[in-house]
Amino acid sequence: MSEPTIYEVAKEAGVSAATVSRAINGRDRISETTRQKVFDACAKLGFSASKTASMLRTGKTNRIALTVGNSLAGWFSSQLAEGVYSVLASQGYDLLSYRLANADQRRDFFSSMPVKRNADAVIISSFDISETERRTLEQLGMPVIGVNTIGLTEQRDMISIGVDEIIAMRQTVHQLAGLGHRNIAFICKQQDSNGFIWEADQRIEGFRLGMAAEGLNLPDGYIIAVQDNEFAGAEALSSLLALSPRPTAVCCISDENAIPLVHALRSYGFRVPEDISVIGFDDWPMAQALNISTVRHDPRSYGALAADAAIRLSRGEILTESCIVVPTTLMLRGTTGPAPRD
Amino acid sequence: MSEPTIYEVAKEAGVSAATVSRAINGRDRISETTRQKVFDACAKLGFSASKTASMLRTGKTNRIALTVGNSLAGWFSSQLAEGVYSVLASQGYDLLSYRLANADQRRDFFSSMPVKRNADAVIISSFDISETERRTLEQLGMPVIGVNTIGLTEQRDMISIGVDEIIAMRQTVHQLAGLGHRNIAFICKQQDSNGFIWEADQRIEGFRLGMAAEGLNLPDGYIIAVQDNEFAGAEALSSLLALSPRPTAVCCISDENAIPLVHALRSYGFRVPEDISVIGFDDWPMAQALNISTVRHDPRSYGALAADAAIRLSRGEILTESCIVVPTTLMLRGTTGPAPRD
DNA sequence: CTGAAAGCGCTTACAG
DNA sequence: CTGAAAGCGCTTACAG
Repeated sequence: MSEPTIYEVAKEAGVSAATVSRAINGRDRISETTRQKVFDACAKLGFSASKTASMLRTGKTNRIALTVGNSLAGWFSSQLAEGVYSVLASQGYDLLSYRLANADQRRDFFSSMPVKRNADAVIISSFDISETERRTLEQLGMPVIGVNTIGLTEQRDMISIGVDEIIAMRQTVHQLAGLGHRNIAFICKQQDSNGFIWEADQRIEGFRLGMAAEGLNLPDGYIIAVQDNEFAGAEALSSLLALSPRPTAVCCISDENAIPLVHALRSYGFRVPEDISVIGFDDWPMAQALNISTVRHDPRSYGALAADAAIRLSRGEILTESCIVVPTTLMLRGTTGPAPRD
Repeated sequence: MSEPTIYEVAKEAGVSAATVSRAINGRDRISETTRQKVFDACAKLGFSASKTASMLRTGKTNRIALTVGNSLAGWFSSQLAEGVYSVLASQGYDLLSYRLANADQRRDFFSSMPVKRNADAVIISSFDISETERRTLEQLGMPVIGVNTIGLTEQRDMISIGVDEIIAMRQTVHQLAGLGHRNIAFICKQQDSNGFIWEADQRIEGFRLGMAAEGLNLPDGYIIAVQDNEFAGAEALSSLLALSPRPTAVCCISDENAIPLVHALRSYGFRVPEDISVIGFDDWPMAQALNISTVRHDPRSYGALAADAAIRLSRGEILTESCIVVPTTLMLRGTTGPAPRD
């Protein structure tokens, strides 16, 4: 069964292929009767235009590429993809996904450029690209939108959308300080950077700055990197217990770290938050279900904003805002409380 | 900056465009000297062939579409996408994602067929398609691979990959029965089917069959559907407490339900597993971190298998196995134990 | 082994 | 408002 072409539709409707094209794309003016004839013919033959052919002609692909760092899976990337998708779908665009997990894949990507003539814009999530890489894309006429790259790309001529990680962490520290905590530790995931700069680095930096701003001391060992496995909670707990002075609050780089830590603490008889406060970051549905304090942000909304920007840029629009900062919300739930009196 | 075309490379190398094409694609035989000249010219001009143009000519898109039900986000879909991606990337294919969240979107998809001439095969995840829909795709010459559709598609002429939900749930019930449990409740998420048939329905069916096979009674109200919000745990708990006889074990349709339930139970002073056993399904990383008993399966691996099948089918290969059943593993951890003596 | 030419299915100046 | 024609950048029978 070969697909009907625009010529068959034209024949069916008794018009030329050019007219069919115009009727379908609907930019040119066309008489209502002709339009109706064409639509009927399309419906009858089950015609839909080959994107490939129109792409070859127009140079527009109606596809947007989403490029993530470590994995397509995971809460952030998949929420983001969902947000991107919802906008693309409503505009007739397709979503193309790429993962650049390490330096090799990244190099391949920028040398073979699978997005070249294959997407109209590229959304880059959670890692920084170099000035050279950005320029490579630019020379292909490929607009680039960064998500969660704020602070990484300040000096670059590039649209960025996301939260300000530094401000968010500073606010978190401020809040804990306000509850009387003076010894606050930080837990993050060990992560091989693979030549990437991640938003995670921004969160750590924000924590440091927050501590400094509150005039709080940050002893050696107070920033703890745990492995990313099923023992992460236990590992964090034992690192914490080894600290002197013992922290009364723990800031986690994400809920992924906070949830197992709270579990480990409670399993070992610590009361949370009475003995120790714990706060996460992200606001996973599970954080809500388990009543974990956290910092809420919404990658789905960045995705939507990024997709919108991508489409506009690819159409040649000029965006006035080059940096959209989305606010975070502190969600104080059942794992944070006043510092214990000693 | 317009990209160099094959003609410019041909000129540079002093050969014809046809020869350049042959040198690059490397199927036809070509003299070593010519090949070298072409490669040099390509390197010099930074040429890479336009996929779009070659697609228009050959009809192959080198793209595979992944179509999910409710959301691109979420553990299952995103793990699946990751698995699909890893295989596609290694073979030079691109991943195109679609979400069909409700009957409308689904109808649109099958009528406008965005994948037509836009992908070489389509992988359908976790919901059943009708015979008509399958045939629509077939008539486009579009191979279809179902993931997690086993049992839904037995009678259909369609490749399916996934776990056997019914067997998995039966085994779970069998295991709980072996621990002495006779009153076993089931918790699932309320879900509007939107005209879809989901794998979730298979799990419920498997639970029923398992109870019957063990000769266990399933009183009214023992299958509980909770809303999908932050009160899911509390809601499940109160429904459970209203039951008579009181269940000694609870099978959850997924870890998403099991984790909040365990939390709610413990918050209210119940001992898990001493007073009541809870088992989930999926084996989320969080289930492992929180020591929740569950049934492990691995959507990433289905994704890889599905992508492999998709590529082969799109190349015209005939696959001998039409149904690949992946085994599940019962992970008995800290939330299941012997039934309490009364 | 290599080239000239046709054609994949559209869109869009250019006429009318 | 509509049509005839050229062309987007490749690949592939068909000759040689």
